[in-house]
Amino acid sequence: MMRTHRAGELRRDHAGATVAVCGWVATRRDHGGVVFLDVRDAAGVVQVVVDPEAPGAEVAHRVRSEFVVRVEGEVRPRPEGTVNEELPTGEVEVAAQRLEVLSEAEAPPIPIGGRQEADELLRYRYRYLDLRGDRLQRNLRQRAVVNRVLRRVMDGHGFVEVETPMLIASMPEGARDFVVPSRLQPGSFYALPQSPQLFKQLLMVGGFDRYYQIARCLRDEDPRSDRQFEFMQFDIEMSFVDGEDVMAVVTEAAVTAAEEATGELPGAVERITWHDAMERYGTDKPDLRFGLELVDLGEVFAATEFRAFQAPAVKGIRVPGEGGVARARLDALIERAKQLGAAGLVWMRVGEAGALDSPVAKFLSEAEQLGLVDALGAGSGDLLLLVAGERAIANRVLGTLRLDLARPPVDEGGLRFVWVVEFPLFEGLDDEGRPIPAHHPFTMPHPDDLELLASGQGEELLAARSQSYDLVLNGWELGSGSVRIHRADMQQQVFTALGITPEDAQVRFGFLLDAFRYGAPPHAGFAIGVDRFAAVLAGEENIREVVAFPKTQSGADPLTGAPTPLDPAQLKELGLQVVKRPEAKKPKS
RNA sequence: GGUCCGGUGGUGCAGUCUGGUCAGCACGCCGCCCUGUCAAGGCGGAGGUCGCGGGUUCAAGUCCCGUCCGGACCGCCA
Repeated sequence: MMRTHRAGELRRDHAGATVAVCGWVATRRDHGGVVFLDVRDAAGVVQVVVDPEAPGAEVAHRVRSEFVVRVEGEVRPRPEGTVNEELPTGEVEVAAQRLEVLSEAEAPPIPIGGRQEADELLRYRYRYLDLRGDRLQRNLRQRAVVNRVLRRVMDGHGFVEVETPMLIASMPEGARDFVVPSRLQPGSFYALPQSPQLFKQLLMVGGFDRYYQIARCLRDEDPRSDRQFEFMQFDIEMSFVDGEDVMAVVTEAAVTAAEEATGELPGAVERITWHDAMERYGTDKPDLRFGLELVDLGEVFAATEFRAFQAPAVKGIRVPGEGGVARARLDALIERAKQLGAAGLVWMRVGEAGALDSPVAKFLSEAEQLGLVDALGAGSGDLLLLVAGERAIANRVLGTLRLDLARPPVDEGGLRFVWVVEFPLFEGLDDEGRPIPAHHPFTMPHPDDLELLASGQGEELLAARSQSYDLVLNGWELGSGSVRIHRADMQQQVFTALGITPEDAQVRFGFLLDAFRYGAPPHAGFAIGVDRFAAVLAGEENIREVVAFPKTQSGADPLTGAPTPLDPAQLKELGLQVVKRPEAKKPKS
């Protein structure tokens, strides 16, 4: 037998057992006589002792870091005073009776599992070494727990896992497609799916009333710390339900996965309307782990003589205990606010008895000063930050400052889920005054806004809400979903509002509209970005830390060298001709 | 497409502003010593086109221009 146990799972209970373990040499401590080897495998690390007279002694002196070894020996409790509290296996050690080198290793180009952080380029180029370290071992295993729990919960609710194609037609709208040339039909291309969105709706028409899939999605947009070209979506769709049903099952799946993956019970899952999220947190993905809520000061300054506050909105936040902050810091905050689009930023330091220390205090009446302190709940030693201007700008600026000033690190402050509901149907107007859909154009309008949608024009339409919902965790947008339109008349109404003619619609979404003509059930769905979810649960700020083989910000894979030029013969077969080719990159060796 | 930060032995960094013993530290690696360490310890050693190209200068890791790569962000991500 190659091995009887995993190295990292040996405990006091194993004492006395003769075992065989295999793994990598994490460290070697050679005392000249006795040699200690820390042997690492998938379960962790255990100390192997090779006594001078033991059969493997010669081998032990020769072994080097990252050699793959097999050790046979007796598990024994460590002698008095040599227990290692830091290690789960620290109460025992394996006394080697046989030591074999299964594979030699060159000195690794990056440190493995150490405290020294290597350059990210090198970590990706030698990902197979980086993967041996604690961090990625833990993160990827935890991610697997998330996948497993999501599947288990969905299976328990009678959902059917259905796979959808990777080679599909390019859809207009949305992100840039990755495309794949067709060999059989030169000049034509497949697109890789940005999401299974339209297929899952077809599955509803096809009578699968509860679908889910953990699906790979691809979007050709610049990668970021929370975004790769390819990513996984936990995707669901349900028939004969409303949004509440969807939110309920997604909540159960997400909370259960979070709890089992981290061993930590998430806080209560809250709910907030998009409008309230913007007003209270200045963002549609509020981080509820901390306060500093935005306060509307419009009433306080309704009749103010201070010109800067004669604005559509005056809002403020109270930063507790920061009243002593340095002037330079305040100047930096003002600069930041201006970069974010504010006309300016008013700061106030609250002194004893509520006295306000601020460049603008002298322009404010006593009633305004009192009202301000009262509205913000300010006390001695606090710092107050106020922004006046357009409501959306004031909210955005203060929402950003709120994060700058008080957002906890990603791995602190617990897990705070929040549903953000009733997103606007449209996110703005394009150059020709047509509304731009905030979600995809099949999102069901809010029932109370149907009239508005039918009669509204231009700007008025921006107030129309949709039956959509986002799930947010600690300020990260995990995913979004909506109730879909399933009736032709309403779909036509939305298309009209969007300026899409029936002919356009037929060209762009014809197959879905066709399907809907044959009896479409009311349906609704959701999708969670698994990478982001796993990153937050792992306490990582970068999703590359939960992706086994990630790409860099320029879309390269330093391990395989992708992307690469194509062989001329391949191009010919595909009927492709490269018109302008950038300088050929150096091969990665 | 843009802004910002970074690129110095295998790795992580200092040195760049103020050009001239500035090629230095730690880890790793190699050798020797060492029987209870756990980031073992001691002694010794090898190892660097300072990302690349051009320019300024008597002299460039250091200043200027360009370029490549990595990262953060903006644009983009229905």
